[in-house]
Amino acid sequence: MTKTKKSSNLTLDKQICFSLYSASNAMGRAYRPLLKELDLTYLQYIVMMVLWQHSTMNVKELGSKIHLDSGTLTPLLKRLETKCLINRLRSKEDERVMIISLTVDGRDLQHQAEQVPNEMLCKARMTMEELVALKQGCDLLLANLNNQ
Amino acid sequence: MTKTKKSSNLTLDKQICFSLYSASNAMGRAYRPLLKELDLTYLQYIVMMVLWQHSTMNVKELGSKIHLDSGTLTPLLKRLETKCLINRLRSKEDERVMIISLTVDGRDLQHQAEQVPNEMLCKARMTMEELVALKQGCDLLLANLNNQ
DNA sequence: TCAAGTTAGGTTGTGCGCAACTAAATCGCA
DNA sequence: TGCGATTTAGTTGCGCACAACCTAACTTGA
Repeated sequence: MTKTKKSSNLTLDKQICFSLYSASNAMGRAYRPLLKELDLTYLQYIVMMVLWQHSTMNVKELGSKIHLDSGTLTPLLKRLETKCLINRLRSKEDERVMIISLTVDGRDLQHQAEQVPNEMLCKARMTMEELVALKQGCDLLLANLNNQ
Repeated sequence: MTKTKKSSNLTLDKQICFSLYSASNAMGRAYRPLLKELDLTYLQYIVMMVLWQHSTMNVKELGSKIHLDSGTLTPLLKRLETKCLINRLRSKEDERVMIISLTVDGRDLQHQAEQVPNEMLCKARMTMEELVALKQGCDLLLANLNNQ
């Protein structure tokens, strides 16, 4: 057995998290020109997607679904309200709860967004197997980091 | 063959990019308490890591290495300078170039950071195979998105 | 040699993410 | 029933990311 010098762990090319971080940034940049057509940011697009599925949600439910808190969501939801894509309304049963629902404009925007996922798939230039493996890796890491 | 209704692509659970985005955010949250000990943000830690490897770099080289531009880096480098971790100095040969180098304090900080990668590995609770696969997927996506 | 073009870094403004905090409504139990 | 604890959203402040823009320094070629 040959003696080998142990090299530092503090090198950029070994950092899994830096790859994740850079890929996430690149993903955001790739979405930007597509979402500019809809006048949405990436996070706004995600929130709209949740509402296209569920129509009505309160801030807490929305936040737990997308792993963000009111500090991020409240200003974002106000911007979506300003664009007339959503309504914000206090619950009658519990005045603490803010109920978010789609406007007609917000619902209509879904049709314009229909092709966005396919356009992103083209940009990614990866096979379905590679993409599924990447998604599973991310979901596992997310679950592990959130449970401690 | 049975006729099946094609469901929308616009559902959150199908979004590979959303998994990537959420995992990247969770990663940042997991680093925060570890890096608080060093009084660094995650991006500041990344920049310091590059400098621990290379000692001296200009803004353009640094930016191409970590895929960020001067709009992000200039304010960040000024904050690192304020903390006395780096020096910023104009090149004599080309006055446009800003040369970044480590101070003694900046160099010393490396010892304090030595355990951070291992602590993150513990938090991730994933096998080396899973982590390597995740890194390769991210690197492939990043390369594909950057080359178009 | 000097004007046009290119390059490096900086500035400004917007929108996240998040911690730390606040206010108000509701809950639970003594 | 009343009051302390909890829950829900909102606010404030900081540090990214990024687009769009700016300035000064350097390069190039007619």
